[in-house]
Amino acid sequence: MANLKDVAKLAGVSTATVSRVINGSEKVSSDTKRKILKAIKTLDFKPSRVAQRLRYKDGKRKLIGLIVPDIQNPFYVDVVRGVEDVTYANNFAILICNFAQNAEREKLYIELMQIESVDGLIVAPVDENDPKVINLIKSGLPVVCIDRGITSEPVDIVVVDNEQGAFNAVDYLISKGHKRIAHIAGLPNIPTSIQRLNGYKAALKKARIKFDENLVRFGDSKHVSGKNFTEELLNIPEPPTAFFTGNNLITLGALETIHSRGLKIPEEIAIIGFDDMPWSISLNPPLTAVSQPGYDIGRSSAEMLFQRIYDPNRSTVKLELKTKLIKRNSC
Amino acid sequence: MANLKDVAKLAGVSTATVSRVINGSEKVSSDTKRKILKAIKTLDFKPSRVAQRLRYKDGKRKLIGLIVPDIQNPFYVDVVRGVEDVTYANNFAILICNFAQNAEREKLYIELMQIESVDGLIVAPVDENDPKVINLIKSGLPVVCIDRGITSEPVDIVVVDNEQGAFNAVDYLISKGHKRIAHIAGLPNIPTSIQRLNGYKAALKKARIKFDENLVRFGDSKHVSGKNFTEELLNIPEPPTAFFTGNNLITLGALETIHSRGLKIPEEIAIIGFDDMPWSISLNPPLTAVSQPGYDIGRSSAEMLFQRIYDPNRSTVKLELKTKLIKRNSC
DNA sequence: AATATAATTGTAAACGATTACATTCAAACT
DNA sequence: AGTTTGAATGTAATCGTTTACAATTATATT
Repeated sequence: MANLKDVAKLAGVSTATVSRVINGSEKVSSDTKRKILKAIKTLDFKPSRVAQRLRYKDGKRKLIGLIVPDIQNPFYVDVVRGVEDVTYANNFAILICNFAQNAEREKLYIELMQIESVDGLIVAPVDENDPKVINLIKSGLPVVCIDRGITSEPVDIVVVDNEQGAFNAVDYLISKGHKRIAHIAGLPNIPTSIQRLNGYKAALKKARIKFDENLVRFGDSKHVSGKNFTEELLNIPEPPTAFFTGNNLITLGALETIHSRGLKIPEEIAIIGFDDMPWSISLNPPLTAVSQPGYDIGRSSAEMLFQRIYDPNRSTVKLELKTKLIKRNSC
Repeated sequence: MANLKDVAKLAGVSTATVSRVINGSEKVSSDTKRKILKAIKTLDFKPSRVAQRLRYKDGKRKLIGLIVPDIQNPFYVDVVRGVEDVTYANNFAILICNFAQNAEREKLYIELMQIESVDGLIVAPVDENDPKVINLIKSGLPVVCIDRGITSEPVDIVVVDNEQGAFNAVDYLISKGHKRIAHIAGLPNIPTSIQRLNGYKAALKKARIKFDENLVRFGDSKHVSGKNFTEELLNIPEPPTAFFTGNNLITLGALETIHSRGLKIPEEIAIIGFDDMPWSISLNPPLTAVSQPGYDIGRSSAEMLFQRIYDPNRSTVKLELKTKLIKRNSC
């Protein structure tokens, strides 16, 4: 690829002048400008982002990072898409890293972000005192957390109202006459699981249904735990008539067990899942689900990040987005 | 972040010496080595990838690009994961770009790859004479194409045997006694659609079933065309008893129509989809599907790319992976 | 016409690493 | 002791940009 020097030579000027017309900044006579533009076109010159990044300071390197826990989860795909659209509009590139719930990888990826000199980072931390993320924030790098925050440091954060979302789901099940409602939660050490559990409890309390801990299981947010715990719960004496599942993979696992037992939904068993999916409507029956605004989370967090990049001293904000209960036919 | 100079100063040596111990290359006395390592640790120094990338030539910049047509399609997510694992093992970073089937975006992303100085690129071209991709290959950048190749240029390529996959699916339907089998294909101008159609035709031919073009529709690989064409096909005189759908989104659309009509699968209507999905087993009934090895495509293409990076003159290869018919209960 | 001012352009030093080449210095040889 | 050798280290150019500052040229002012 042609570089600045080539262009300068062809146009018969210095590299400084070429740089000036590229950046449209200073005054260049229209005559030389024309010559230079022509040379740029002839050589198909495009300035190297790498060289620019080395030279530029914070906020002008045109690169942000995005670290997600699980790219196979369609929720995070939506997040990625939201971030992508904003980033694209700002003419930045994104370094996307998927640590696949692996803490070691997350650590390496965070280091990667630093050595790649990103202008800022959007991250869903492994937990609320993720030391790597804390260091990053302390180092002054603009950071936006999604899904969960960092307790010890002030940081911009975008979350959803998990408790409200769970409350609405369970409340709806109760309104349909269910009294024994099982809940398969995600990992107990991540805040979203707890918040959803709290919403579940709150809805029961409102309806004066006694909380029964036999109806609750903590899974690992994977398909297999949905499958197995559903099996388990259907086998207890006085089994539940409805399930509230804590994330989309758990929901799929639960459905698998329900179908394999030949139980009719919603007649024999009802189910509402946390997380809507693009194909929820294609399930049989179409699934009633708590929809998290993944795309909006991505978009908002990216917008927030750019605001912080351009104004590093603004005070930190927390944005809480609402979930939406998509009523279909599974309860 | 601390830089080489800081380390050199703290250790009381020149930057060259520090660089030497980082790269483990030349002889450095064990005494100074110790001093330097200590300084590196004290300052938590990590060499800037950006500076290294500027200095290094092809193949040592530790960055590859990956351009996918649609990150919302779980097939490409699998590809991403495969690429990611290989890339991670090689201590490279990936620049992932999702052009969302938008040719303008694809063009800009390809430019981005160049100005970011990637060592190589994995791309699913929009079509077989994608001029941007052709230019890239001509420029000498290591490129691996997935899903579809480039006709005019020799290039490494990883594809699946679409024709065989389609053949097996339709052959299986025929073995179940179906004679009127509909096919909803993807966009007619992309090679994979044609290959799958050919497989469909070949299976009919083998069974001496006359090809009936009334049973074939070309969609746009989206949910809605699956939905509408299924509706349409179920309304023709002598409607099909089975569907072979050309990709996962079309399959979901088809299922939606089938369920909304209350038709029993597989008793009243059978269906096999091209592309398996992680949740296919959770569908009701669990879906019989042609599984493309997305993860393997990603892994193989990344391995192929690294081989080309390390040996740019090797002759180009084409790797054709086989699909697998996952028999479940939808036919 | 001589000078002040402004507009244009160029020079060279950054950014943070790597590395060819030069230098230093001690050990080994004659 | 003087020379050769080789190991350890340093100097400075380089990668491709941007930009403070200097230098040049053109224009305006008296």
